Amino acid sequence: MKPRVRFAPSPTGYLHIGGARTALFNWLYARHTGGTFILRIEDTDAARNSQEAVDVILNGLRWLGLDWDEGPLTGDATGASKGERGPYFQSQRKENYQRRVVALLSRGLAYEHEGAVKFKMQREPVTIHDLVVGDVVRKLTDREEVDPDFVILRSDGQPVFHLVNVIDDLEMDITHVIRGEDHLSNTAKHIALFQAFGVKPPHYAHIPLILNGDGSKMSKRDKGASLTSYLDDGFLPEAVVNYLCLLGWSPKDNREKMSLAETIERFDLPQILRHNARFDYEKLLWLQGEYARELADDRFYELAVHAFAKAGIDTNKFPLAYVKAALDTCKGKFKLFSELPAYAGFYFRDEIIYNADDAKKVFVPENKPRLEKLRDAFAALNTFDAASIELALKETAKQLGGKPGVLIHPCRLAVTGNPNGPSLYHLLEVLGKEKSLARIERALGNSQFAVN
RNA sequence: GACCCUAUGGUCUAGCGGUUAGGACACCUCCCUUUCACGGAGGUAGCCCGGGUUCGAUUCCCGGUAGGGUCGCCA
Repeated sequence: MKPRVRFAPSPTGYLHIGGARTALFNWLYARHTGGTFILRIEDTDAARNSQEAVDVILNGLRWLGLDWDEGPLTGDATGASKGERGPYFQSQRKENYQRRVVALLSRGLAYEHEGAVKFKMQREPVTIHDLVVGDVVRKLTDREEVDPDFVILRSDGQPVFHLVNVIDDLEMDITHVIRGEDHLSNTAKHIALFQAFGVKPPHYAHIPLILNGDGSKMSKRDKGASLTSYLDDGFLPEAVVNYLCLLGWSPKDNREKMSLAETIERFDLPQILRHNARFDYEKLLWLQGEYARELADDRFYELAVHAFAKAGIDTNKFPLAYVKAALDTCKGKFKLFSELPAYAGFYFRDEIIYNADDAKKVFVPENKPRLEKLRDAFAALNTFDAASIELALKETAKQLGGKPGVLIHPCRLAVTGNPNGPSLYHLLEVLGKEKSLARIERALGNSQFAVN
């Protein structure tokens, strides 16, 4: 039988990065084995659920490219789904739980206790054959020594997580439960429940947790805990996926950057690490840069235009050829798309604001005549392309008896407002002679030139 | 508190009963260069501690310590 795995998040309004990795590992295993990846929404806690919260999960998985073979098609619990084992929302499966509880009750494996129903937990240690961790013997804790039984149906009639999780896995024929290690201690309960229902439990693979950079537990409020934040910051999903693969799993041959197809080919449960991993934002950023540099042009333009729009810069007001030429000078020079508006906003804004410190350093009195001479040289140019601009600038520098740098830096700051950015010659070409000269002229009036 | 998992540079990791302990990110130096980024060449830095087993432990066993997890009428 082909593996059937599932990702079973509860809609809390956000998708934890660790949850995203759990989904990824399940998906990779299904794709590697030709199995089935199922998405099930654990929305038993009605008070906290909303369609929006489910949409966050669906959109997050879609952004990462993790398509599911069975599961909901929309965030509507009563809406359409695909797959034969639905419904895929626990809120729609209540009869199943009721029926199972009645069965347990009638067989004396569960009993009523103050209006709730408790499962008669076995008193002996339970051995978990974990595909990642190995055999784990789970003894009873001191609290469980006193009362090992646990509630499966609340007094208000609502079933509890342990119960529904097991019933759904059972009824959906889940063969491998790949989930966070935080569930390892709960697994004894789940195995006991499977046995009570007379079936063999699925295979378990508990994957290590993702911690903050400082080693503390990554919880909801920590920076970078929400998958959405990566989308908002302008990360590429392929970079996030690649990075997540490397947290807690290793291809064992020193490969870092890998295509998804290659990862699917090589991914398997035995290579999953046993220890928790800290989230290394810098390394993610490095991968992001790697992927950003080799983006196909069309996708690059689309993402760039979107990034500008988010920053309130409407690039559609400019000719398409101009926008593309401007973006071409930026490709490969920045990592996050959220950096782009600050990096290249000068192309789409006439108002240039100089950082006070930079202006103080570069707009010094001795640079004024230099910039004036450069302006004149540019003005005399018939063709204003990068090659001609470079030639004119270098010639002017030679006449002044200095290196090109003495002109490059004031010119760059004058025209872009930044001490760094795209290639100066190419940027001037894109900007055009008229705008370039106007900006130099305006910079010449900067008060810093008069100081000292 | 009890129970469970884990432990290789700052971080992610490879590795092994005998290795100059390998790679990547980050960091430092130099080169390239119009800035930044990229690229190239170097560099700093690691087997948690204590006992065993063994001719020999980073590697196997035990203990400790540290980190993480679980013990809900949350999921």
